[in-house]
Amino acid sequence: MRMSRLVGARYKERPAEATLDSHAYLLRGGYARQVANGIYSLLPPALRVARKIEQIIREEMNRIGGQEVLMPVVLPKELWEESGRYAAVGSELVRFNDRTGHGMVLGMTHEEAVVHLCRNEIKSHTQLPFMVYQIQTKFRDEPRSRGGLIRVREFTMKDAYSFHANQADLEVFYRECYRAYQRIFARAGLPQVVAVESDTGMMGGKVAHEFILLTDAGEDTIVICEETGYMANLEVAQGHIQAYPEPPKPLEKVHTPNCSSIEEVASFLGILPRQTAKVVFYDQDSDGKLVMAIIRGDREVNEAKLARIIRALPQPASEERIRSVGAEPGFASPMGLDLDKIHLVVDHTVRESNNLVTGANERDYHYRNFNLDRDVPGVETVDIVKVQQGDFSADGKGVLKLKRGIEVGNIFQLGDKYTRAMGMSYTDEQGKSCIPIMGCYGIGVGRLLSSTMEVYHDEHGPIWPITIAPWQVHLNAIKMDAPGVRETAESLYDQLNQAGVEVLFDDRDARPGVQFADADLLGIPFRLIVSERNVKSHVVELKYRATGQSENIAVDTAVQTVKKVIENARQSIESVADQY
RNA sequence: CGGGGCGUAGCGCAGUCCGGUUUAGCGCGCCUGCUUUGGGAGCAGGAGGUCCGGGGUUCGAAUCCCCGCGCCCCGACCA
Repeated sequence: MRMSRLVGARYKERPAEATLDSHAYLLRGGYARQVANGIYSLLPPALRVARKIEQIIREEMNRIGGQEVLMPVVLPKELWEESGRYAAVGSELVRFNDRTGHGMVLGMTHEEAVVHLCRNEIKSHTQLPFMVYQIQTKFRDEPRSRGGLIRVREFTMKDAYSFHANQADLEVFYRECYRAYQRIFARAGLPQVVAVESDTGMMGGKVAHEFILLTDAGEDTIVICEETGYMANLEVAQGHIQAYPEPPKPLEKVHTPNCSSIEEVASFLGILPRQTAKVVFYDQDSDGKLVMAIIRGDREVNEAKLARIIRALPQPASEERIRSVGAEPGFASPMGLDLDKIHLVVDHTVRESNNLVTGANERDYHYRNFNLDRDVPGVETVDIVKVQQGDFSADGKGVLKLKRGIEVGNIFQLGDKYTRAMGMSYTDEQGKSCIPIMGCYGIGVGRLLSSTMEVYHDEHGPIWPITIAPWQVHLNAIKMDAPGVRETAESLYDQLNQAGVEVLFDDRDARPGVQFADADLLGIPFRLIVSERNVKSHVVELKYRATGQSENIAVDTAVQTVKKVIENARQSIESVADQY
């Protein structure tokens, strides 16, 4: 490719809307242009990176037996009604009518489509297991996109779906896919991507992992224990919360005027927040009951954990709703309430504490010395606590740290949610009709591209790993009209192309500074610089984007040298992947 | 959906409070010419604007008022 012909301007100045470095370079380097909120066009450099990422994904999916298919972006609403998600999913699912008034949706994920595809093709246990995948455009009408390609409404995703006769078989394949993912990220130059335990959300199923690239630019919070190797998304992370047991004391009602928050009560009574029990109301559980969540006063409720227990999205309850069960907002506790009317969810930290201060369900009054097992006997406690930096790991052997990360992939064990709802079945060895179980496995291509930029850049631009770089070599001709420069550069360009090296040739008559700055923005790992002084001494300069180091190599053997350097770089990345 | 910020040339911005010397300006970029050529050159000339849109106030609106729209950030949400 000749740079004089390359579509896409590069800017010297950082675009105002970019807060992330990767977003700024995406625009400055001529990689992508925004069309609307969360909707982008890709220019050649970005598309080339995306294609390389896709190819790595393809190779690794094929290696574990995946078969590539292509399903439609536009799907009839009936499919989503079959699974129940037409009603369950909110406005992220784009719904519209075709010209005949028939309801359609834009596919945001393809469980329905893949079951539709496979239920007519798979009839026998002999055909199981199998996995199909596609690399395709998804549209999710996100309430809030951000950070360039990190979080967008339209994006390219690899989504894979596996079908199995039983859970054990799914688990075997799940491990294989897990390994394939580790290989994919390593081959893309990001071996630091880690798998963490994650929430299954509304996907259903029990086991799920997210593949996370740790970076402050990320929007997920990851809990890590270096001592034990534990890693989990904050949404599901468990910890061991330090308890402070003491002998129970008699219950005592105290006047606490205008103390409706934990901070006010604690400071009024001269105690610590952890010596209180905090009550948080949510409207409502899956049966429509008011939810009363109780946690130690110094702690926050983890609403993702709570959502799984109440099987509904926790929404704050109104004061009227709280009063309707006899509780007093700001002074609430389960004491004296009809527990059949509410869904009581008590965290373990409350059972493990003694003599807590809690509400008296009467304005301006609290109880001292609340002890769960004595005062509200028979309550089962659960884990709804949001872990914090510094908590012990669940096994007590280490300390938890919180870090930010970007979710670049995920894998789920789905179970039979979709196959059962959509009537997919096969005949087993005994001639009995059975429902297959599924796994699903996603990777966001554009997000991976952006994330790579986010972790591999300097103050001049991105630094691409050789395996996904838009081109392998950036060829600069300094002062084209000087004796021998054009001839040498053109000759190298031809030789490199003939040798199968992907080369971007800066054939513009631009000043060196301009050429080098543009080259930095394109982030190609190896640079060849042809100039008058180099030509005179029959050398060409080979410069490394990552380190800035350079060496002069002989023009005559430059192509072989470059091929070797590329191959070495590729090998060193692949060898990391081969450890998985 | 809640909170905050912003919208003036391809990009970065000034002008907006306090309406009229602004014919809407500056830097970068772009075009032409000459010079220059190892880290974003110099000189000269030039092109490029629905000042986000629609109403209104006024002799006069980028500027004031009303109603929209869009973008960014934080939060909620994220199948």
